[in-house]
Amino acid sequence: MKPWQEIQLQALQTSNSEHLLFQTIAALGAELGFDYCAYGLRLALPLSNPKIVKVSNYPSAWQAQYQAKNYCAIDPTVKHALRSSQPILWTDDLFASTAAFWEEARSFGLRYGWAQSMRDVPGATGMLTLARSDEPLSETELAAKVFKMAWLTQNAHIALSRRLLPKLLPEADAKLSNREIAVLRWTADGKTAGEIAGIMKITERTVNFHISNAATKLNASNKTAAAVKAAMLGFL
Amino acid sequence: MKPWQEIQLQALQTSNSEHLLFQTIAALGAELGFDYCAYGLRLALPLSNPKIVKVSNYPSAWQAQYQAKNYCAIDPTVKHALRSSQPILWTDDLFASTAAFWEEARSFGLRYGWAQSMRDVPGATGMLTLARSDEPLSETELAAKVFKMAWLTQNAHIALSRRLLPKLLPEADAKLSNREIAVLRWTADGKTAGEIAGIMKITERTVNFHISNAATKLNASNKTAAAVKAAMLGFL
DNA sequence: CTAACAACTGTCAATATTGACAGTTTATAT
DNA sequence: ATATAAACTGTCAATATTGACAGTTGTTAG
Repeated sequence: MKPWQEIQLQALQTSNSEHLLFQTIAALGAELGFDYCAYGLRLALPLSNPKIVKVSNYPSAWQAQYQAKNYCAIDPTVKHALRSSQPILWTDDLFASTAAFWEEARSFGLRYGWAQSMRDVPGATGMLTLARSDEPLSETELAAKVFKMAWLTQNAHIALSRRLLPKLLPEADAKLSNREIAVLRWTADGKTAGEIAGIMKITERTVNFHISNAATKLNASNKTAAAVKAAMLGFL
Repeated sequence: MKPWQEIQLQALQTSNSEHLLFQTIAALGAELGFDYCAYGLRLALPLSNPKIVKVSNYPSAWQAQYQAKNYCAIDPTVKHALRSSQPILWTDDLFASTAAFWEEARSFGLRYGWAQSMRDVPGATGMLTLARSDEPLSETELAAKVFKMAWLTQNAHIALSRRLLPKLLPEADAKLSNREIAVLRWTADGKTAGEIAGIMKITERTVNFHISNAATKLNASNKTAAAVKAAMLGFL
């Protein structure tokens, strides 16, 4: 199985075009016997309206439909992916409460599928789906392929999220100073500016100064939003 | 390779003793040619003093030493694991700035090793380490084993973190009401109580009421801490 | 039917925050 | 040497928060 050893490190690590990257991942998926491959990335921020990007080689009519009807909101695989990193199989059971959606997907040839999610920076969840029209996914086949599928999920996510994240959320590469980080850490744990002043042996004014600078860098409108963003992006 | 197919779903999914679970994982590690296996879980909360648990079959003298000298704080594999889910090999390069630590580890037989981390609930990072004394880890060996190692990392983390998390952070299974969640979401995005009142068409008083109830459930001393905790634990 | 709970509202005082004003000091890199 | 950035401090007024008082209303499960 040459491609698995070769394609691996080459394209995934170096390429910086999402499209090329996705091609590589889809090719590895195809190698595993899946015609279709999809990757979705959901950034938890902003919490009241999380951002989502999708890349797939699904039939474009289905992609459009999925987008138009906002199927993301009801797709049970997405729901599962957001709670658990455990892989999930497309079964009638899974789609029990969303029969119409399931029917429609099948009508586009998306019949047998598998998905797994993964997170890196807290708040970024990626889901890899592998699917095909023809043949059911047997237990035996799965047992033989789980390892490569796990590996592919990991690497697809690591590679794709790295490119997609800064585009979706520019604050993700803000540069916070040490003091800003320290002050935000205490803030996130619920300390008031006055308490932090005591802990860090500086004035309350300085604490507020750092908080305010950090909030500006993070494009946050106050303390709370700054603390949440910093925490979710892994700065603390 | 019978064990890989058999042990898999059985013990990992059902067992609820951490120790038994870890035995299983270590056995799978051994099967892959590694005498030593270690799993560490770090909960980001509280941010100013993150909680860490370790389980391993390392020589107990080394475990004690590692704990006593708080090597967690300087261990380069830990540092790497917290930033990236990419696997990492123990190389001289990696330990360049922590030579004494590296020497000491080697003196306990921990010579050749590999580690990978993974996150699930935002803010929980698990790291699986596989190591041995005897034989260097060649590129060829790695290439052949990456898939199973990726799978093992995932499953070790999913299984172990599920048991360890509620113990470390009881708030992780707090039950927030729908309104509490909605209000916290807006709060986390930086809205003031007054603004949220406008958005949700309730009084400012009610907004503060929900926030305060949520803060109590989350054992948070104010709005900010409540928003951060709720966000990090995936409630929003 | 009724207990329990989520959701909702009111007021008031003490504390905390934010934003806008205007600086000094110290370390680091060119 | 000197620019740059981080770290630090001061004051004041407008807003926001928290905490403690004391309730009503609607839904749901036993």
